[in-house]
Amino acid sequence: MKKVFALVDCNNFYASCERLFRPDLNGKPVIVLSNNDGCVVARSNEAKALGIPMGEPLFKVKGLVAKHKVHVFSSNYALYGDLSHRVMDVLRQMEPDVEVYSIDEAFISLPVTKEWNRVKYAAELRERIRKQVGIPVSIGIATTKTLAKIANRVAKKEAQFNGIFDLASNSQIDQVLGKIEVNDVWGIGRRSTEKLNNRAIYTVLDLKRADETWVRKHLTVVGARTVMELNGISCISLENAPSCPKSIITSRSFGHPVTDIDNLREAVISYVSIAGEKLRKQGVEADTLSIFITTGPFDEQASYSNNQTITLHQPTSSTTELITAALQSLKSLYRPGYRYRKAGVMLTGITSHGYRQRDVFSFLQPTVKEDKLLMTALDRINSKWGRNTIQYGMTTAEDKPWSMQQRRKSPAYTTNWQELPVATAAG
DNA sequence: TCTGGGGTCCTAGGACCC
DNA sequence: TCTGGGGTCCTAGGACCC
Repeated sequence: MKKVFALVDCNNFYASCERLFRPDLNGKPVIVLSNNDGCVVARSNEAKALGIPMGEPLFKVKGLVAKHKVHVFSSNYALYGDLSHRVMDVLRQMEPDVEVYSIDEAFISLPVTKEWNRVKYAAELRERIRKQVGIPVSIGIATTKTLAKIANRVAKKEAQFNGIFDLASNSQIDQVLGKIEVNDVWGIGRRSTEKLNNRAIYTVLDLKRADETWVRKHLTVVGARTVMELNGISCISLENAPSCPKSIITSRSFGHPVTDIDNLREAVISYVSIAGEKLRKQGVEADTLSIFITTGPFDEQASYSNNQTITLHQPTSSTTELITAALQSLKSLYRPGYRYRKAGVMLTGITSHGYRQRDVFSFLQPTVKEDKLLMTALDRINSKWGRNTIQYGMTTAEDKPWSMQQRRKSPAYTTNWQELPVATAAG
């Protein structure tokens, strides 16, 4: 049977998550901040209406926040991740083919039936998610993923459609596309918009009708594919099988600048530990590790950034091995006299466990086996009692300069027994 | 005082080989 | 006096996404 795509996208996801446990905030402006309480990464509709831009540094909207009593939250990824899983589970209960595209979006494929049935079905999906999880979603339906993205945008913006918009059998499709700016197309960013505008291509409809050779030349095959998708030719298929990641990155800006190598070392150890945990969680190993340290882009002081890539002897998922390599690297990267603001680690050369042929002697080394047991125990304890219950070589000092600033964090309502919401009887 | 983090894909250009 | 061409692999950087 022929299928169409539907894109299910949670509305203002992080803000909606925060509100779920604070019904008193319904109808009020809410924003959620990036790590270190730096930038605005999510806004409720009321906050959008106040003109708070996406990605704006908090200090630039302090005035608006104070004036309109905007409720501000630090990001709480444990909460958002858990609610995301719940949304995806509801989708999987109803549909076999679900591609989780990001924390707040999923593509699904629906059989082609009469349009009325599709919209009715989508409405039921939406209602189930609202009832079972409590998060509002919008659903866009179309014959390609790129068009489904556009349909979703219409569903979200135009209240009369009740969160669902179907472009799949819409005879007015060109009229819809003619009203949307080309920079709103999935895959068309700032640079491409500039090029397109210079060629008098302003709307999605203009792009749909653009000359293919020109697009191929100036926007590469990626752009050419987008144009085909706008013309209803599906080039991007549904990826519903989880695949091996190509890279795993853990990096953080520091809460305060760091100048000494001891604090840098602790930060790197902590990031490598997280990266190692991610490897083991997905059952994969990495054979290459890169680390970087850098001063900030907004700092007046002298800037310095450097990175180093190390090829490991064996693919590994052992935090012990990764830390050994990373610390060696850090020693050669570090230069005294700078105010460091960020560090990170990247793991590449990732293969699923046991895929790569191992060094014949590795099995004879007692450390490999012992390390495996150690990692298993470590992960089990940290998953039960919270991520930093057992850590590598860390001082127990309070307020380390590199640790994240999160002054307005909501409780981990759904993932931590200590922070469960309490229901009290009225009166 | 205060500016996030984690990914993917594509291309150009250099190194290297025959 | 003469100084090719083609293929592959790797990496850095650009662009984009959420």
